[in-house]
Amino acid sequence: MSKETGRTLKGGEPKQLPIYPHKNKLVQAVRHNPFLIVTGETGSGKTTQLPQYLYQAGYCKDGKVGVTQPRRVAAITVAQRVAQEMKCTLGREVGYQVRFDDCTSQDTVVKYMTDGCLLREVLADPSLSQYSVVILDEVHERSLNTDILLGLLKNVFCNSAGATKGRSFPLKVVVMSATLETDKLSAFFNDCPVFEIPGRVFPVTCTFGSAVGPKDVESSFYVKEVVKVALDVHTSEQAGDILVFLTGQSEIEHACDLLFDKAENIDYRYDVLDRTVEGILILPLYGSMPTDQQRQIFQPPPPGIRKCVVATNIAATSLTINGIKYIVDSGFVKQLNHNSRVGMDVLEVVPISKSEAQQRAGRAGRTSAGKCFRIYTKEFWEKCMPEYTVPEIQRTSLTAVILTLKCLGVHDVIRFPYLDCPEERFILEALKQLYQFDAIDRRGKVTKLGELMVEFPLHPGLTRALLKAASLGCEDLLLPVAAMLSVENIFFRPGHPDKQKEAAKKHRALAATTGSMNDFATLLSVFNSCKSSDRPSAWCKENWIHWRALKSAFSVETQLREILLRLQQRRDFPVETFDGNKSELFRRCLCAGYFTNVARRSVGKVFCTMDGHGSMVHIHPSSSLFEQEAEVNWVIFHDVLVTSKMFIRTACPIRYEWVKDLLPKLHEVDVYELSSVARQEVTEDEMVKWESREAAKRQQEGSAEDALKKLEKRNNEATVSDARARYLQRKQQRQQSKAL
DNA sequence: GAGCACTGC
Repeated sequence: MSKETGRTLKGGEPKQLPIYPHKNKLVQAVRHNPFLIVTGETGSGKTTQLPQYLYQAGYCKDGKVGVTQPRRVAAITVAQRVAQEMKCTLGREVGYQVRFDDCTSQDTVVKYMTDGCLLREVLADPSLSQYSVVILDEVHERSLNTDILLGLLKNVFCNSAGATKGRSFPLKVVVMSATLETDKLSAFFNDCPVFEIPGRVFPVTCTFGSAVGPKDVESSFYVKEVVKVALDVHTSEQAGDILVFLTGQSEIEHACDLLFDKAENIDYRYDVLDRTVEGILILPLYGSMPTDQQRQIFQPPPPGIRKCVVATNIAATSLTINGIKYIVDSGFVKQLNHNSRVGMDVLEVVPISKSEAQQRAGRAGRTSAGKCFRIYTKEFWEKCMPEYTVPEIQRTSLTAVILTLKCLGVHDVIRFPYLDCPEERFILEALKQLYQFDAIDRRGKVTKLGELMVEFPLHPGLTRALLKAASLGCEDLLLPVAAMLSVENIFFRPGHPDKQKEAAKKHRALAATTGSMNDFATLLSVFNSCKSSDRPSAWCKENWIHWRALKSAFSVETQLREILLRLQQRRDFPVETFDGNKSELFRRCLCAGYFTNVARRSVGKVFCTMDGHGSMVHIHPSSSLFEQEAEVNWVIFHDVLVTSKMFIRTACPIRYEWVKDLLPKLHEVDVYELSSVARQEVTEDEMVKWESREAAKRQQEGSAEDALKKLEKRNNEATVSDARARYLQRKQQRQQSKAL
């Protein structure tokens, strides 16, 4: 790379990028429209060039040009690249901001950031008065934060009384996306113009398989199939690396084992078509893999060796591997879906969408023409795969997002301009939870507590527990726990069965040191033990803990502590006192945030949730409660995982008395009231009527415990969750196919 | 007696 000119950059000189001929027209389009949509595939140069064009056109005189990305690495690397092109020091005129890393200064006029960072900025300054242009990039990915920003930015213009005040000059909004659903985006922004830039990608030819049809959803079946196809590609195609898409760690390790076994028997003198290929290098790739192992993926293979990477969806957007010429697509992905019927999140394997399949195929055409082998049939494509992936906002718990909107003064959260509306019951469920946490009142207004809660980048329940602890002066118990629960899983699970046993043994020993069969206490103990250790990374290795995850828990804890310290300066920060032992204090704080996640022993080893859904759940075997559960009748838990059963993980025993007064709150809100609250149409009259109706209901139901018993009885008779039903259906299919 | 995709503040 030539330092004098800064021109010979990876990916081509700026003047040779497809966007360059459109420079003047683009700047004009921004000048004449409050909203503009710019589409173009990867490689058009829109992310790096447009902000520079706007800078040259004088858009940085009154304010900044802000560009959002859904991911941290993207924000950082693009900023580095643009700083280089503009020949300035990163952090001066061109900078970036992501969580834990603010590389901007007074001079920064072109700012790259994650969409979450911009959302936090909106919270502090709703009119975005520092910006002259806001560019939302990668909008087609439809991240939760991007979708919220879309609605907020639309509001800036449509509510003249709203956020436009406080601005001395108009804000420009540019939305950048791959060529998908651009009509919908344009319609959303009052039929604004769409600017199309041709991309610069190579053609990828796709073929369908003959084996995996609509009924072949069993993992071991499609794993075998991708292995077969990958070996076929290896022996019969020209040189070039292979990328295989599967859904998770265990599948990937299984596939790699199979590939390795079969590849050993290939005779490269006769069996391989392209004689320059003399071997295959098989590499797994998934998010929880140690970073140094991940790094191997990016190294070019030795001469004559073909690289075959077997990866999760992480290789679809987050990581780009050079030299990939062939894709083998299983057609499945593991996705976290929120099920509002049972009020919990479900991790399940589902078919990918057609647009996601095209995205996967595109990974073969980055440097030359490529081929994509889909193992599923055309019928599977047509019958099982939706056109587009359901956007995150429609399949995720909205509790935190709704609180954010409320704090931004968006009271009517149902009629907020969503590009795709979440189901009303998702919104109502979020409102109900916020009401239960005392974050909003019966009129839907944010409470003082809610204003404190929105400051924390955490799930509201966890924030509630943390604030309770802070008011009791024992935040040191909850800060580490909140941090540990908001980073990726810290317990390392190795691939080999022997090692798995060893790891499980160590993890059980860690739990035993607390002597309390409380999984939250185990997290606290791991955090503190590691932090006070002389060699923390060695300590992690020894105890089969993910050092990377724990390190990020350390930074999260620091950040949470800073936020808390700032809020405790406020005069109205709540203060309470408590007499009792430490273990009870700890668990009482947890109850304040997790009383929506209470379960009671029902029959034998089965527990029944007390959240109004009454789902039947099991203690996960990784929990310290698993073996001693006979002594325990009431528990609170952090989350539910639906696999072979509905499992609750990270749990601890509690006393009924601690939640007795909170539980009725779970049942006192009805949907009628909630939808009125959502629209803020509740009149005093309606409120009085509602109150008396509720009072009558309470009288009828008798004590809280009676009501719960009734609820439990009803649930024992009926409810089976959607996810459970799907699982049973799948199991049945599997048994049928085995019988045949 | 089971087994957890990927982001982000």
